[in-house]
Amino acid sequence: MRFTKFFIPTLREIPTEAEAISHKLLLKAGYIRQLASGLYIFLPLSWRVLNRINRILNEEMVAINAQEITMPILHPAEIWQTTGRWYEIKEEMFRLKDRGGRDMCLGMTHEEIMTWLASKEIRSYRELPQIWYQIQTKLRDEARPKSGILRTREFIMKDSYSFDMDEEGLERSYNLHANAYHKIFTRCGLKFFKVESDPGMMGGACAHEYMAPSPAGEDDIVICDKCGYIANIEIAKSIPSLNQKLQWELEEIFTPEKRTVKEVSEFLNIDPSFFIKSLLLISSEGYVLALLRGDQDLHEKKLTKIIGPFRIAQKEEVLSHLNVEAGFIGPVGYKGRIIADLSLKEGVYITGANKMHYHIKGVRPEIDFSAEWHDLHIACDGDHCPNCSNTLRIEKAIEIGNIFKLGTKYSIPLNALFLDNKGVERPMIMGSYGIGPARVAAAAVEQNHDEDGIIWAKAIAPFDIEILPLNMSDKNTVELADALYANISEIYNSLTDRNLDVLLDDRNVRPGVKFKDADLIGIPIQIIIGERSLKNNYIEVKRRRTKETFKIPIKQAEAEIVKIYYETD
RNA sequence: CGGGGCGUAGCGCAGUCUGGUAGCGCACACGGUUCGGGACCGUGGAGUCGGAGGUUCAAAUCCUCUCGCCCCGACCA
Repeated sequence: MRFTKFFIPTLREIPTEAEAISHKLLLKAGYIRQLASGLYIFLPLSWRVLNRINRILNEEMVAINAQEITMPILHPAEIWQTTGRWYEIKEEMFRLKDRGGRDMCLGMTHEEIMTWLASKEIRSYRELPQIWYQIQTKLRDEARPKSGILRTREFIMKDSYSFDMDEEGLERSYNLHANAYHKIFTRCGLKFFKVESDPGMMGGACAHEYMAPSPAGEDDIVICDKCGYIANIEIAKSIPSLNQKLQWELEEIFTPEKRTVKEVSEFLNIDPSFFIKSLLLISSEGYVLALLRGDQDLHEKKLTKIIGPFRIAQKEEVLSHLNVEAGFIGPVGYKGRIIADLSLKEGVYITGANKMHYHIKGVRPEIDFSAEWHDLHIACDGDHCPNCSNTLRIEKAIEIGNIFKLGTKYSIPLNALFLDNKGVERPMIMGSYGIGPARVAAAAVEQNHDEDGIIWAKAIAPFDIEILPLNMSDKNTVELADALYANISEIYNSLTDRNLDVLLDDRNVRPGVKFKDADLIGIPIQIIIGERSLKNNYIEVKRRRTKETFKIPIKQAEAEIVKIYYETD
């Protein structure tokens, strides 16, 4: 491809709205443009990247016997009503009516539609298992689109769905996907973790996410470097570091106007970890007192799983229910349901005395009060691993893929049934598996860039090699550039089953502009043809990532270039 | 949805407080000199100052409403 025939609108200055590195670089290097909040145009360069990613997706899906199909984006409401998601999902679903007044929606995902198809077409266990996938646009009216193409309202997703006759089959399909995903992300040159995740509204028992560590990520993952425990903070377990056991006697202490853990802790000069934080909550079944160690925070999702939806009581509600202000409440003497974090089970603590301006010191859990014990806290840096008790660390990450065991969540309501080998009608056991190619691309940029621009992995770069003829008015330069361009483009790239894609920067611009743009765009190999080196019968080959340059005699140019290309990481 | 910020030429910004003929840099077009890390000189084109209403002799500037975009949080199948 010749640069002058290809639309690459690089910018000298970055629009202010860009914050994330991938957003800035993709804008600056001429890969994307924003149409509106959460809506992006993929320009020729980024479309090439996405196509390369999609090609990898296709190859690895086919390798596990998945079959590509394509589904409508516009869906009738009825199917979503059947599974209930029409009602469960709120503003995040784009809804509309057709001219006949029928309710429709734009697909946020395709469990319903895929299951509908299976229910219509599959009758017998002999037709199972099936894995169907598509690379298809999804639409979600995100509350807050952000970070360029990391979180958008319209995005392409590779989504696959497995249909099996039993749990064993699901296990197989799930593992096939896990293996395929491992290969896909590795081929795309990403650093990533497979983490345990919250199945959430997808239902089902088991789910994992593929997480690419990056400061731009929206998720926090908890990592144990020793035993390999990795989980999304949404579900991560952790053991907080233990306090030394103090020999306090039970006593009331005067703490005038000291309400928060921080205030009391500073007032008494005692570390917050020796406090019990008491939160009065209101669930559908009434008041609940939740207890956490003073240095920890409540994990609302964990608690929701135990007591259902709840909210934190307002100041006035605390006062009327307990006759004491929120800052002085505690479990001792509390009559009602108490749920406490496991880390409080041992030790001696200070907590509210249920009496204005007093706290109580020397409280021993299980002796001075009883509670239901659960994991309620948010794991934090420095906590210990639930498996091996090594120290945990927390890292930000981009969710680039996920795999879910769905079970019968969709097959039962949508009647996706089959007859087994005994003639018994049973629901199909399903799984669903997603990858966001644009997120893969963005994560790749987040993880691979320097101060000059993007550094693409070879497998997903928009081009393999860029030729930079520095002086387009020099006949020798142009002739050599044209010859190399023609010949290298014909060379077969056995790694990815295609010819090498070469970009020839044939613009009549100053060398500095070509160098800057080449580094910005991030093609793995640059071939620099300058008059200076031409006089001495060599050209230069430069690796984008390391900036190493090689002087190559013109006579052996093609062979050497290809060799360097293959030897580049 | 709560909090914060910003909308002035394609991009980056000044001008707004204190109302008085809309500016700068880059980019773009033309001419010339340049040509190994975003050149220089000259000339030129380009703006409903996000939109609507109001105050005023006069509004980018003051007031009211509204739309859009970004960031933090909530949410995220």
